Amino acid sequence: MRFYPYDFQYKVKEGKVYVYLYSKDEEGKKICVVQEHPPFFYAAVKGIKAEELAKQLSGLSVEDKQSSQPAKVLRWEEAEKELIGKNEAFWKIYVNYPKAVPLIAKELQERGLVTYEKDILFIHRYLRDIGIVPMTLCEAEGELITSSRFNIKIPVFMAQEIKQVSDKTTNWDILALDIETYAKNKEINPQINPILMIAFYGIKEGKKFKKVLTWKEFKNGVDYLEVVKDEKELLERTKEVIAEFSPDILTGYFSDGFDLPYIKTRAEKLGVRLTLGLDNSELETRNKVSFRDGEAKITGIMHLDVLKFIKNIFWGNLKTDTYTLDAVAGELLGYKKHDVDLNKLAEYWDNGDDELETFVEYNLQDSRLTYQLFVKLMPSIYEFTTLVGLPAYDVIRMRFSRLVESYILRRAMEFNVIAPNKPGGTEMEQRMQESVQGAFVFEPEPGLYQDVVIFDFRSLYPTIITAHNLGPEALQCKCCQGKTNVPGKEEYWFCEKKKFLPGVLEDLIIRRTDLKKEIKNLKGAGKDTKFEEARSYTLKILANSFYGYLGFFGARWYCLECAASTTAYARDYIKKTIAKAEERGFKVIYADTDSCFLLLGDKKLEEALHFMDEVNIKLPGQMELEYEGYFKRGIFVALKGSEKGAKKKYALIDKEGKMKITGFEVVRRNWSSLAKEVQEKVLRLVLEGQEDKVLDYVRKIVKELQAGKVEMKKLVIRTQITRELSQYKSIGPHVLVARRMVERGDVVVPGLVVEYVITKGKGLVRERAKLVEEAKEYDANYYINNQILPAVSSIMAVLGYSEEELASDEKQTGLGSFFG
DNA sequence: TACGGGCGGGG
DNA sequence: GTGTACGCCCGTA
Repeated sequence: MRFYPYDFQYKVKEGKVYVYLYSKDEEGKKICVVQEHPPFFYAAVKGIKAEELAKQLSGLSVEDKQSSQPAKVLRWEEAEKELIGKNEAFWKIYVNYPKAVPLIAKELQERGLVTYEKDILFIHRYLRDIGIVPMTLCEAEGELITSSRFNIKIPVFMAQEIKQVSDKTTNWDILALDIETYAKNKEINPQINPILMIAFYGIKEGKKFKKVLTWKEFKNGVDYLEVVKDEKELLERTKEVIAEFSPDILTGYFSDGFDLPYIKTRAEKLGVRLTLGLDNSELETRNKVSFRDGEAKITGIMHLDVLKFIKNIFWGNLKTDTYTLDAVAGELLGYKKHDVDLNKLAEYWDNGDDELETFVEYNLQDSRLTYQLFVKLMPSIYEFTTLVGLPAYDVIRMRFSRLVESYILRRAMEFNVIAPNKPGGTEMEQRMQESVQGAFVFEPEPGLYQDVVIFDFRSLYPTIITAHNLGPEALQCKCCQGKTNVPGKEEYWFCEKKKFLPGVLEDLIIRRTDLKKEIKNLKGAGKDTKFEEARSYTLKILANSFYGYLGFFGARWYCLECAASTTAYARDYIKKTIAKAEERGFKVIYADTDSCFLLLGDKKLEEALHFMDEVNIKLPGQMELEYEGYFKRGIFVALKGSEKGAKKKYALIDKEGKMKITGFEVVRRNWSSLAKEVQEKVLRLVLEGQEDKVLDYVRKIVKELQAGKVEMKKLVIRTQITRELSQYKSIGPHVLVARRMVERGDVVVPGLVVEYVITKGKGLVRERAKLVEEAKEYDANYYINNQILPAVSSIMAVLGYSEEELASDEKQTGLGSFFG
C-alpha cells in the first residue's frame, strides 16, 4: 500500500499505542494508516550497577491522575550513544503510553538518574524513529481493516511496517475560508456578535469552488451566494461544505486566532457540534499564552494559517512590516482587498440593505486572496516540512530556533547522537544574561564617493562554523590543544576532526550549492524551478539560523563559546579583507559584518576582481568572497551633531540608475509624504551628479510651502492611538486631535490611526494639529523646520551646507529664511 | 539609556 | 499534549 501521510495523531487502545497517519493514496483518496509504536526515553547509566538499576526499573509504576492506569516501565535495553561528542552508556526505557514518559522520567530523575529525550513529542519521535517524511511517498505492509473497530470516516489500513519510498509528493486539495462578523463600533466579540457570512474558495480536481453563506435575504446578483435560515444553519452548512469538499489543507488568514475560534465559540453557543475531524472529533481550538498564540486543529485536515507561516518564517522575504492581509497580498500577489467601509456592515445587516452584496464580494475576495497567498507560499511550506521532517501543521507554527532544533534532532538519529536536555529554569535565566560580541562595522567618513565596488562573504556565519568546526562537541578538545586558537578569543580552540553539529550544517550548505547548479541547468532547459528555488531559500535560512541557535537560551545544543567564536572569526576575516584591499592599493570606505566597500580609484574593475580571487584562494572550507556589485556613486552621512560617519546609513546608485538606500528614515510612518519625497529626490540628485541642483530644488519646495501651494495630503502625519484617551500622560498632537474626534461623534478606539496636519496659529504644536478637513492653512515653518530640514540636513551637510547655516539664521524661520 | 507595557492579526 | 517560554516598539523615568 503506497500513500502520502500528512496529518498524525496517536491513540492508546487496549494498552497499546497506535499512530494514525491520515494520508492520501496514489488515487488521491484519503486513507488512515495505523501502526503500533512504543514510547521510550533514555537514562544515562555510566557508573551505575546494572543489577541495581534493573531492580529499580522492574515493575516500576507511577500513579497518573489523568489516566485510568498507572505509568509503567515495560522493558529496557542497553544503548551506546554519543552525547556532546562522547560515547556513553545509556539504557533505553520503554513505557506503556506516551504520557508515561515524563512521569517515569521524573521519578527516575528524583532517584538520582539523569534522563534524556523525555520531552520530545511522541508523533515527532515516531516520524524520526521510522524515518518517514510527511507529504512524501511511503509504503506500508499490512491489511485493510473492515470492522468498525475504529471510529474513522475513511478506510483504515493496519500496518506492520512502514518505510519511506521517495521524496515524490502528490496534489493537495486546498480550501480557504474567511468569516465576516457583526461588529458595531468595532466590537469583535464572539460571545455577543454573530457570524454574518462565511466565504470559501478552493480548487478541486481542476475546478474552481467558490461559495458564500449568509443568513439574511437581500436583493443580489451573486451566483455563489447561499442564503440559509439563521446562524445555526450557517454553521451546520459550513460543516457540510467542508466535509463535501474534503480538503487536505484548510487555510485562512489569522484563522488560528480569529476565524476558527470565532466559529467554535458561536457553534458552542448555538449547540452545533463541529465534528469536522476524520475521526469524528470536533474542531479543537486552544489559547496558549494569549489570543495571539491560539491554534485550531482538525484531525485529518491540515489547518494551515497563512499568517502564522508568514510571521514565523517568511517575514524575511517581505518588505512590509505590517502583516495585514491587505499589505501582504498587495506585496506578494499584486492585488488587494476590496475597499469597503466595514463600519457599515452591521448597519446594513440590521436594515437588510441591498448594499450587503458588496460585503459578500468583499468576503469572497478575502478568501480568494488567502487561497492565492497559500498557493504562492505552498512551495516554501512544503520544503520546510520535508526538510525538517515534521507535520506541516507543526512546522508553520514554529520559530527558527525550533525549526533548527527539529532538523538537528532528525539528523541526530542517523549519527546515533542523543539530544542534550533543554535547560531548566535557573540555567535558562543565566543564559539569558549572557551575550556575545557582535560584528565589526567600519566607521565611514562622511562624503560623496565614486566608483564604489562591494564584495561580501556568502553565508559568512554558516561557512565559518563549518570551516572551523565550531560545535559544542569540538570545543577545547584535548587532542588539538595549542594548535589553532580563535582569533581574539585565544581561550577557545576547536577540534580539527569534523563533529556532528558543524557536519549537519555543512550538509545544508553543500546541498544548497549543488541545488543552485541544478536550478541553473533547469532554467537553461526552460523548466519551472519554483520548488527548487523554495528549497534553496529554505536551506539558506535554516543554515543562517544555526548561529542564532547556538546562542539561543532555550537551545539543547546551546554553545555560547561557539557563537562568540563565530563572530570573532567573522571580525577577523573582514578586517583581514580590508587590510588586503588596502595593501593592493584600494581605499576602503565602509564595511559591515560580511561586506566590504572599496573605491576603484584609478584601477579597473578587473583588478578588484583579481583582489577578490586572491582572497578566495586562502579561504577555508565553503567560505567565499563574492562580487556584489559596482555603483557609480555613493553617499555616506555624518551622525547628527557630530563629525563621525553614521554606520548602516548610506545610499548608492548603480549604472542603471537604481538606488540602494539603507538606513535613511524615508520609510518612517510618522513622517509626511512630502518629507519622504524630498529626501528621496535629494538623494537621487546627489547620486546622479546633479548636486548643484539640490539647493534650488529644496528652495523650490520651501517656497511652495511658504506660498501655501503644497497639497494638504502630502503634509498628513499619521500616528496611532495606542490606549484609552484618558490614559495618556503626555498629550501629543494626535491625542488632542482624537479628543476632538470623540467630541464630534467619531468612534475612537486604541488602534485608530489619526491623520492630522499642523496648521498656522498661536500656541503649542499640538494645539495646532488639525484633521485634514478642519485644516485651513498649514504651518509652513513647522514643515520646513520639523520635516524638510531633518530629512535633508545630513545629506546637505555632505555637500557643504553646515547645520548652522541651515538652521541658525533666524530661530523662528530657520531654513525658511536661509533658503528664502 | 534602562525598563515596563502593550501590540500584533481579525470585523 | 512525552511541548512552559513572544519579541519589538514606544513611552516614561
